[in-house]
Amino acid sequence: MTDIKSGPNPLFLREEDLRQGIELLFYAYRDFTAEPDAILARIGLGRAHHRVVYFVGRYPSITVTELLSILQITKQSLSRVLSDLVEQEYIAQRPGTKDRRQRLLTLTDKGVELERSLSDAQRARIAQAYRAAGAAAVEGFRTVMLGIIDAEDRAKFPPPGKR
Amino acid sequence: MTDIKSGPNPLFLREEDLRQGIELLFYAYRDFTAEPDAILARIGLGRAHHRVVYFVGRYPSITVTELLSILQITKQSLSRVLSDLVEQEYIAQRPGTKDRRQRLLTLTDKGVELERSLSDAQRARIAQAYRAAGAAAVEGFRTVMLGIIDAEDRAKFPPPGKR
DNA sequence: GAAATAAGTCAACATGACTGACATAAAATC
DNA sequence: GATTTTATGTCAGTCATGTTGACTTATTTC
Repeated sequence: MTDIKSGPNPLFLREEDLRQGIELLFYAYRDFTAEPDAILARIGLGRAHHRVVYFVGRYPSITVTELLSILQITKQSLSRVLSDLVEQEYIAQRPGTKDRRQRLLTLTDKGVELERSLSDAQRARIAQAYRAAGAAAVEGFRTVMLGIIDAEDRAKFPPPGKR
Repeated sequence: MTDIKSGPNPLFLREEDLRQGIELLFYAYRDFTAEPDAILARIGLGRAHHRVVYFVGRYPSITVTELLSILQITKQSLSRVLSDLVEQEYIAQRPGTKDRRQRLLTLTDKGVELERSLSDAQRARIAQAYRAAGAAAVEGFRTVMLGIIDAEDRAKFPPPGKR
């Protein structure tokens, strides 16, 4: 609250600026999920299935415990969607070699195809937004989003130089 | 695929950059909603109530139809949460003066207080992220988020000069 | 050998979304 | 003035996704 500059100065944050931030997140997330949701509905699956397929694709051989810590839902909630996906052969399970209690999860070919079709709409949306905004804006976006995310998970997003 | 530069160049969008964008949205929204959800749970309300209280606070005297078009849910879904909020006197309804079919929605004092307590956590999170990121990053964030949001709703976010 | 961990299961429940059908009052149009 | 459209509300049923609590099994760690 000491140095007030002209233009949008985040050191002088008005009520209105913060409201706008809240709304940007609401509308962006709403529109970001609408397309995959529509595809999922056609094949009798839901957003929860998408999330599981997404993160299993992202981290092949992920364990159930790791997946739970990402999704932050209960084991019982995950169980339902995961067993759907295993039954319908989108996801394969195999025991861990070091720890045989673990069930390592991977996408089947069918799962890879599903993940792709679901995330394609999202990738296209991001790509278009990034292209329209330019490199500098993308870096700003990344920085602010990281600030919104709890510190524990920021390490999942290595800085540009390290990518 | 033609010009490869160093650093994050959104004209050369790698699979990995797009994935990161998807994940930034997932984690940010997850953490952004966690705190108000916890508060709501204590008073027996849910996220849907928060959204209604938020947008009635944002647009005093909003009509039901307008609210539906923002939330993009069905009338029946809104009806339940809205009647909870009216019964518990967080929201007041009064007929429109020009069109007496309309029920104009406003927050009661109790509703204003609820809205504030719910959104305070979110405002604090945004404020902290904005401060840490700096003015330029905030503008980049705004630009990318607008690109993600469907064009129809972008007019809700006037450019900095007009704010 | 005992304790902790990874995973799964059963049961019951809450929330928030949906569809479809129908009702009422008021406004707009023919 | 009669008809149609619009704004809102409601009843009934369903589904997806989350929750808690209690318990089991297999395996690893101490």
